Amino acid sequence: MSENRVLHDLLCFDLYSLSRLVTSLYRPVLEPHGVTYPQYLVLTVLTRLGTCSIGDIGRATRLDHGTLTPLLRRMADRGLLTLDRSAADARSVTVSLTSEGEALGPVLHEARCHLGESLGMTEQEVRRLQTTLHQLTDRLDPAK
Amino acid sequence: MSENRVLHDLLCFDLYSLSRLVTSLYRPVLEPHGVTYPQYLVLTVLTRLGTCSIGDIGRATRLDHGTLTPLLRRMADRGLLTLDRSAADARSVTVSLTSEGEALGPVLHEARCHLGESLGMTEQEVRRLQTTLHQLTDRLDPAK
DNA sequence: CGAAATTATCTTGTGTGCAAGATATTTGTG
DNA sequence: CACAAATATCTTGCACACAAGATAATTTCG
Repeated sequence: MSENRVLHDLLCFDLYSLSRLVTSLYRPVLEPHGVTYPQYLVLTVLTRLGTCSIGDIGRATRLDHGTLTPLLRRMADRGLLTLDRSAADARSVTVSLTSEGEALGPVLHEARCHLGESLGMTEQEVRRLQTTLHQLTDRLDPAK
Repeated sequence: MSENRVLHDLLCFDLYSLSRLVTSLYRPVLEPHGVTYPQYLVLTVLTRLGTCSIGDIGRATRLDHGTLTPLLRRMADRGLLTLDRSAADARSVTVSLTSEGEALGPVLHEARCHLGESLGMTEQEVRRLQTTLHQLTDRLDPAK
């Protein structure tokens, strides 16, 4: 029986379904290090931006404060990063990678390669898909 | 500052981000009727398949039993569907739309059109994107 | 037929996501 | 300089997602 095709004419479901599938492919690489997929995104942001605020991470990941607050606290408890009130602006919280967090760099790279190999697409095909997704994101995002 | 582009070279993030964005566009249409996006998918499956089992809905939506059990219970409490042990196989639970659930048909249609109009893509462009997403889904899905 | 394997669902526990309201700090204005 | 508006984060509440283990019914096979 192929009731697993019932919804595949809905673009929204294709995105929703593939996104969850891709997340699940990251899990076996990240879980041994006690890191989840959204936490992987946060680590990547911190690696690229360096020390920054919670707000910066929210803009980069498009995640809500209500999502990030407990997520960052768990990562801090695990020793991957530190959370400190900014001296310059006491409203803002400064997020910094610890050496333990920085040590995960190779894991981030491995996770990314692991997926890249599974895709079975050429660089060019990937880029074309990304262009399409970016166009849609820009067009649909009300906050832009 | 455009730290909102920090992660946009990651295909996984493009999918993750756009999927959440699309879900958020369904919300204003569905919420007035007390329905969430995953519940919208379940209603669509039931409309198309008719009465079926929880397992059938899981295969169609690719959602886990641990997700579906409480989700379906909430929908049953709300009067949108009924859950009954199958007479033929007492392990199986039969899910059926109530008349109240069926009455949401136009809402499902409206939600879908609402997104379609926002896309700003031709039918052909949408179909090409879906073809790409289906290929990726089939290639990456270990359970296929 | 009866025990083992399979199937379908349920339960528990952890971690997101997001809306809405609360708190604290800083900035802009007169 | 007081004070309203804006900014940054926190808290609460609800609804997913999924892994892992438990339960119950059905099939399969010797």
